[in-house]
Amino acid sequence: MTDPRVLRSRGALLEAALDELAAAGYAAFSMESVAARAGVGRSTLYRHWNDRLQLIADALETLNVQPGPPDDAPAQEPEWGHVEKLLRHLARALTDSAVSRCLPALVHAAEQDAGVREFLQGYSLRRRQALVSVIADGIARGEFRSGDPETMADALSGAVFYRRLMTGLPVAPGEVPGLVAAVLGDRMRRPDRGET
Amino acid sequence: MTDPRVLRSRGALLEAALDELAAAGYAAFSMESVAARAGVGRSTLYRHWNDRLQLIADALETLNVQPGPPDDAPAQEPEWGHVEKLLRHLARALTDSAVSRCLPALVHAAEQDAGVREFLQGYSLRRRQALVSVIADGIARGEFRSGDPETMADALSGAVFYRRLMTGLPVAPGEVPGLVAAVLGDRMRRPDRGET
Amino acid sequence: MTDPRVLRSRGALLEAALDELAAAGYAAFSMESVAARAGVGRSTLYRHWNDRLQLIADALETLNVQPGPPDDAPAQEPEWGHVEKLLRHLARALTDSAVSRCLPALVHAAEQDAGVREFLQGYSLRRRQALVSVIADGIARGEFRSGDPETMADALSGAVFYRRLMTGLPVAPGEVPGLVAAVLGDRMRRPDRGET
Amino acid sequence: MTDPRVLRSRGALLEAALDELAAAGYAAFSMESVAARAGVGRSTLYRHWNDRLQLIADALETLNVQPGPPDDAPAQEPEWGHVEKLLRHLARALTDSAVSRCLPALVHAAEQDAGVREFLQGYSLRRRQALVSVIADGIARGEFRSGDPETMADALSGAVFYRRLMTGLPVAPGEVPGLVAAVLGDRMRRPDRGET
DNA sequence: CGCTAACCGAGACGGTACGTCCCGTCTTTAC
DNA sequence: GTAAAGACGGGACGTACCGTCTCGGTTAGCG
Repeated sequence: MTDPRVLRSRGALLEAALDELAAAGYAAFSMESVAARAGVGRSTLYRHWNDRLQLIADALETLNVQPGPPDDAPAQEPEWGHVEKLLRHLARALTDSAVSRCLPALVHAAEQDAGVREFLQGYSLRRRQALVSVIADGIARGEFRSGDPETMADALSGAVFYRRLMTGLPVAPGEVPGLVAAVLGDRMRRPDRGET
Repeated sequence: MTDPRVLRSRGALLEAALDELAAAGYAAFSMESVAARAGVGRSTLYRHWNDRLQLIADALETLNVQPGPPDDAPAQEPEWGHVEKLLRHLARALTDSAVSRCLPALVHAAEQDAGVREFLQGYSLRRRQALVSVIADGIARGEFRSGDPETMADALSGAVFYRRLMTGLPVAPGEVPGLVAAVLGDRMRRPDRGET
Repeated sequence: MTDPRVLRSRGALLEAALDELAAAGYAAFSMESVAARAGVGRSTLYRHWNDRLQLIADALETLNVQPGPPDDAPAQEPEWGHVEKLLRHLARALTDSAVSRCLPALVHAAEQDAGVREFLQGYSLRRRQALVSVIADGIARGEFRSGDPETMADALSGAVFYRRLMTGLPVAPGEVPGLVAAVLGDRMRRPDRGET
Repeated sequence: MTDPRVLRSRGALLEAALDELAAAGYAAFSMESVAARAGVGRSTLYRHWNDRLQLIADALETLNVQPGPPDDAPAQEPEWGHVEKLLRHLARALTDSAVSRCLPALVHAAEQDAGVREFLQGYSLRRRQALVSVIADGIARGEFRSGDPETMADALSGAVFYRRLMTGLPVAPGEVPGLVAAVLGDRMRRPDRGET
């Protein structure tokens, strides 16, 4: 496993697999094409993964980078800013990244394959829990109006996913404050411009 | 087109196509298998649709039944009840129906094919507009707290889609009031159990 | 089976299979290459024969042309002439024909595959029986010296096969009379140059 | 070459190669399988022989044991007995031995590869020359009827090879006297029971 | 009420990708 | 320092569908 040739091949293939997933989708995903993208023999591909699903599942682990460290704890109303940060991260992830390009393929694959499903739900769950706990904190501090933090988190995340998957118009980072205000806010709000 | 043999074939094939889509997914969707399901020759299938995408797009039109007539105009706070009704309809549609079974395949196909994309976004848009206008009415009447009706609609619909697509736990009809309250409500609520 | 496309494909493929057998041998026999020789899609090949062995077995039936009609009954010592004719036919078949080119492949394939073995032994047996009966007749008529016709037939055929398979020097038609004389003859001989 | 490990490997591999040739035939002969049979790494195999043909050719040299020493000079008609001995040896070799098991593969390989061809023809030639010279002696002594010793030798050897390769019924040692009588004999014969 | 036109199934055709196996070459590691 | 382990690119295997096509047979509905 430490053989440098293996590392080279695996890396190139995983990257190529994500490219292929983004470009061709899950249905038209072709092992042949992945190998070609990676500049690697087809047999090398099959030496490392027995079939399409194993390769895809493995490639997806690659995407598993979590939103980011808590924050640099700003001044006032820190939970509000934190929620915005998490959602902006999500909005951006669903606009530009490899995740976004692969998401529709993933959603579909999850329906067919338990491994992919596990990955997708786990991915989603981790984000959601982070969001839920920040919201709960905010409620406790009186920053947000009271309510069930889980439902609120679903509404916030849901809006972002919905716009990406079901409409042609993903949520832009600039729309995040409005969204947060709609779900969590109650009185006059003035979210700062935290972060990029 | 009025030849009864044609009608019979078309009908059986469209139905079979939806079955196949639900059972095998978009990736493993097989024309061969659709023809077999429909008890029809493969060439008959290709006589009506030139390829997989045309067939799928056509089959999906079949599902295009809109949420339902306005309502039977109940007593108090009619918009509140109407919003709940729309969301319950959506929640149920995303739990049981053919739509639900095909949705992941659709989301994926939409990414690849303009026709499917158009269908999916149109489908989504019609629902959303109905919801938006009801919300706007409710805000105007003072039933809901004030805010941007579109953002609110995204949060509500989004939560339902999100739970279906990204978690293993779709929204149950009983959860709808809590969701509506979280996004639209502000003060004391007591929505009745309107409708099934 | 009466579809002209099928006939065209089958014919071209069987011919190509024999060519391939002669050129590449049994070990290196490639379905891919047969299809290419026949100018036919690989899938068409596999539609008609499930695998290499079935194709080869079928192609060999093609070779199953028996030595020829009895003879045009010449003057004196007719059996002597007939034996020479049969052996000359064999000698020629093992020098030039498709059979000759395929024979080594066949001998080998027969060892591995029952179908091929049956074909080869049947092929051999028919020739041998014809030869045996002519020899028996000749013995009865006093044309040949007495002995066991089967042993004599083995010696005659054997010499021809042996020279083809184990030495680089097949039996030339001109050598046939000498061979026949060695095994069957006893007294003064002078067979004419009957036939080609 | 004097390294004992090398000798051990070579030996095991040559033996394994013959086993594989007998078991799988020439067509299905697999280097992978030879290495496995010998309990040796694939790369070790390729260190000693560059490819399949070199290995097979080398392995066949192993079989190159000549028929046997002249004889223990019996009483009368010594050439007759000697011919029978040579043919019995051949008959047995083509019934039981490693040679017999490999012969069809060899015949085929010889057609494809000059090295194998050389080996096979050489092998055959040495036997044949021994036989020819004994026959010539016998003719000179008046033991056999007169004729061309080479043709006679072809008929005798040929019968044995023919029965092995083209029919399912190899020549049994007991059939040898009859065969010899048919080709060489002229008058009343009574071969002794020389040798096993 | 019989004819013609369409629609039908069956399935051949050339392709492409699958996942498997083995080739002969090569690099790396461990004894 | 040699041998085992096994990665590498390549290519054929036999399978499954693809989308196109050619076939007869049947079934409609019009004349």
